[in-house]
Amino acid sequence: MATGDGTVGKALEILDRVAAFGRPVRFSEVLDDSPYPKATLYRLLQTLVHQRMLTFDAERGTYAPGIRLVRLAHNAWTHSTLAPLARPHVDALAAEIGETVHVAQLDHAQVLYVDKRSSAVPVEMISQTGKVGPAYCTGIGKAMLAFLPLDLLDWVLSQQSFHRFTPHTLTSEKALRHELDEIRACGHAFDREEHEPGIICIAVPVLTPEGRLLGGLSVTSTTRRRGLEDLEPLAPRLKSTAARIAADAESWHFPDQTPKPTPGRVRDLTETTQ
Amino acid sequence: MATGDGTVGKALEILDRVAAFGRPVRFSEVLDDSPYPKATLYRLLQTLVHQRMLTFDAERGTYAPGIRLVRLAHNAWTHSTLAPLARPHVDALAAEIGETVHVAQLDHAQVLYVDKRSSAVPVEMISQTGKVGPAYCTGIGKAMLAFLPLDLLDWVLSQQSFHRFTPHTLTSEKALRHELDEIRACGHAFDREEHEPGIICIAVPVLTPEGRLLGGLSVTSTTRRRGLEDLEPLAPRLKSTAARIAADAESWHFPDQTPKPTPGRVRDLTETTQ
DNA sequence: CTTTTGGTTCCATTATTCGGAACCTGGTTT
DNA sequence: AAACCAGGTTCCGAATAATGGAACCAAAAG
Repeated sequence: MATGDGTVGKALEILDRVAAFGRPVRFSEVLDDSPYPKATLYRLLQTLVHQRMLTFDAERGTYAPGIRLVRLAHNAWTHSTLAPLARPHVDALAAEIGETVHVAQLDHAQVLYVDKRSSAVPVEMISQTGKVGPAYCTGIGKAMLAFLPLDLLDWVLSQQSFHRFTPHTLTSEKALRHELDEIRACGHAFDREEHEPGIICIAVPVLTPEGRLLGGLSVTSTTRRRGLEDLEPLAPRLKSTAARIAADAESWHFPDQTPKPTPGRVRDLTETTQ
Repeated sequence: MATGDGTVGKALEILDRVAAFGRPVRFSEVLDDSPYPKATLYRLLQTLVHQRMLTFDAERGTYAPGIRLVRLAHNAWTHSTLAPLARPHVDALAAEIGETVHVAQLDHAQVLYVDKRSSAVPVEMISQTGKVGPAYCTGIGKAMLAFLPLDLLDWVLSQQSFHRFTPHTLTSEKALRHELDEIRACGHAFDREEHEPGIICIAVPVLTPEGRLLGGLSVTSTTRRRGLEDLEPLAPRLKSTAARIAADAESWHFPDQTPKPTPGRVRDLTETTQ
């Protein structure tokens, strides 16, 4: 039940919970959602606000994630993310194939998108970067899961909600494991409208030469524009891009980002962060 | 000397310090830079790593800001920032005048850029977003300072380093206050190559109808392309954009982001975050 | 082989956090 | 108008977690 890590852990857990709402929340809402008694929660929130990790709207009495996070994230993104390294390669790829390319990493058993490049459409989608999504039903998620060390895979799979988003969603660990075997064999994964109807993608993992998982790369399209058979031929191009990224990462020595088991459940289902 | 807020405050202070390095750092480097004894710092870092607020590269023994921040920042950016609201207006402005437009807010006495649109280049996300810069020597910083409530201004000014970046940098509080008076009078501010040689800009504050400061807006150019006299005519257009943003913010009721005095010095000078 | 440097662990002391309960609002009901 | 709530906020002794000096360890340097 406890997050561990004493006070800091608790405070950050609250921060996560507030963020998970995806909108400003009242004290009592957080209270209902948290294991702490009134007084304790109150103090924790006060601290977070005072630290500018949360902002408090006095007139409405609501809490929202704070501006200090934006500043910190800038550093995190540039130094602990595949994105800046991958960008030149991803740009080239996006330009060449004219579809949207995503770069993601695993974070706490979920897919965390760290960059997005669409060549054609002049992008309006608000900062996709930082969004999280489920691992078990996205192409990029499955591509990464397939190449996770087995002990970690066990943990990560235990954290999946297997919520049925579409008729094609794989909703059992067994089915997923079976597909992961196939992905491992051929080296790329598909999203067959498993997360959103009409949205398909092909994805590959980014692996070091020794096989350590760094992240993933995906090309997304719609069933209106293309079919899976149009995406499959892109596999080699994706793989070469991934290899190039991995090579760069190797030389720049990229820190180990493999998720580590933590007590405490992962957020859950619908929470594709708004 | 103390940051206040007990353990959480200390942990976050460490997080800031690590981030401020702008590169992966060794334990001992953080130790030199921090007021805590070895054992304490060690535990603090452990906690942060365990919480994924930092990542630890075991092979190099270095710490860097963690991936969890990227995820949290996404929420912060969408809900506690002017950026998403401002974007349509800023897009229009950028397209119209063909120069780079920045959106910023004040955070802890510094300028925090929350969005950037350059008409030419497609888009940047967190790469630019989240950067911080000095308030006393940027156009957008001065535009915001000028419209800060006086008691806050006192505090914010006391936090400025007044480092001389260029020959044009205002390096005294008195000189700055004088210029702020002028800015307050005419409603817009210039950056006369005060932060970077060759870079000029015109900026305006984003104010609610009642005069509460929400953020700032700036158009940047280079002395090669334009002179200040070319920028001045843009002032009305900038002001109308700012007004429109403020109107939207009002109806969506934007939380109060005015910086609040905190014990503890602001980072310092050169740290325009890499 | 000895010393130094950089990092990790121990553990009794000390300072913080905890949380039940009391206490404020301001708004509703009887 | 008195009684009653439903959020919030504050108190304070008890419970717990953080503290940091010192010892320890490993690897590099002398």
